[in-house]
Amino acid sequence: MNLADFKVGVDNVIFSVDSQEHRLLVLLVKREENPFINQWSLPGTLVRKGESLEASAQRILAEKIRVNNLYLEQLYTFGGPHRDPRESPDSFGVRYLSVSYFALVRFEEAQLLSNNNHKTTWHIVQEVPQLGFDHNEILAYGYQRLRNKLEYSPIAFEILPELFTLNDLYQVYSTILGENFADYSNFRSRLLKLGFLIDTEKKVSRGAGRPASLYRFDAEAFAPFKDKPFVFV
Amino acid sequence: MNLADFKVGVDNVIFSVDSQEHRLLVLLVKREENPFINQWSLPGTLVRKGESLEASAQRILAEKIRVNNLYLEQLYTFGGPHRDPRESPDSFGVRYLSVSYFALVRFEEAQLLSNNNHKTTWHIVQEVPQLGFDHNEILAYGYQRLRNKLEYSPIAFEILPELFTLNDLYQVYSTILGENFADYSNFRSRLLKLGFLIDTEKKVSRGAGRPASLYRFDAEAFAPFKDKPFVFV
DNA sequence: GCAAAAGTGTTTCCTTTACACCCATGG
DNA sequence: CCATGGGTGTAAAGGAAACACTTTTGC
Repeated sequence: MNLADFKVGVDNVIFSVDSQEHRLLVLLVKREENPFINQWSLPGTLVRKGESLEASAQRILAEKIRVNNLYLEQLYTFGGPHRDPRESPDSFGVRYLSVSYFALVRFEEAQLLSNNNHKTTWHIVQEVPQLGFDHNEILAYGYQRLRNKLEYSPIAFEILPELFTLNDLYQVYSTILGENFADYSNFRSRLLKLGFLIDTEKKVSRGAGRPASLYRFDAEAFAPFKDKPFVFV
Repeated sequence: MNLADFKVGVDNVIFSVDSQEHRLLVLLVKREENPFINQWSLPGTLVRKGESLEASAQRILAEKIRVNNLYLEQLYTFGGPHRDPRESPDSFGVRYLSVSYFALVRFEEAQLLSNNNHKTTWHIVQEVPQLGFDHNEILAYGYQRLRNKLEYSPIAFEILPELFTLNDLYQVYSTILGENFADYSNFRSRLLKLGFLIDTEKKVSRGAGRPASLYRFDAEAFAPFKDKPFVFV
């Protein structure tokens, strides 16, 4: 039989938004073994016996950070021969295939675990260095997916607290999509008109200025918009 | 080491549009071996040594049909344990993982090969039977992707001839997306305004009625719209 | 009172949608 | 000449973009 034998790896592109600093972050680990020792790379692992792909992605995520809420979805599968230097040169030995996952986690609650010597840290997406393997490519793909998802899926609410102000929401959007999209005032009216944000009437004051209303995302009211194109811009 | 060992399969969701009959078709094969013998399934194969995933997808496609033009892209990777009955019950033997690809081919030129006893035939997408493995799920996913792609990518031109009428184009769109989208007149003006369809001034007459202009897709003029959201609706 | 942040409203412009209508050809 | 399909134009409605203005708080 001339079928290829594979080990399957899972690589996670884990994003988070630091609203205070207005920065989009991605989690990287410094490799402690070959190949690419001492280079930054996406947190990844090889799939174990009896473990599903997604369970594997969850496991590596749980090893690096402790989170209460996250959004996780499969990205892409990279699997040509020669993509991993551990393969034998003629690729007639074991092949390494990578299924990448894309995650979005709450920054405030994401505690970095086992962070001895800063081997696992957040990096500003626009300033990531050269990564091991083909991870720069995977990251670029994930970044693109993140921006698309944000526009037509309610993933922002996955990383916002239960109650949030409209400015909190705006910060998430403008941090990820960049400054060149709708201004705050138009963003407000569009979202409120859609009707899936519930004003709880509770007010919160943050320093000077008028106190803001706290809103809640109503998943049921959002249902009609599922799969519909471009809810926000 | 408790890492899982994988064989990697590739399953193709191959779509085609029969404009005459106004039907969207998907290519299915009748399985001639176990598991799921005599059931319909997506054409698939296992990846060979030294073969990339995409090359594997191309190979199975070339075995079933001969085409001159096609669009091919990766869909999704299904890889939980227990998805393939060939796996040992406790999944501690070899695992089977499926990377699915999605293709769109020209109907007129797609000659079905090795079609002894109609083991490989086109099926109307809305009427596919129960398939082997998790292939109904993969097909549903591919169908969704096809509709999305059509709205913001120029994949329709991949399966149209070099020169086509605006009605030919409209037929592709309405066949795939269903009847409930823009009428022909508005479809015309929107696309022409975008400026990447070149009127060759050549006319073609098909029975009664005014002869139609033949148009050409200008890839360079389309470039600015790449990745931009919703060019058509 | 004044700066700062939240929230509302208005004006302009552009796109979408639903049609009506004209044009060129075969039979 | 009329049915058939190709092609153009337009009026009404709706949404996006820019920005001015009001409200409510801290200091």
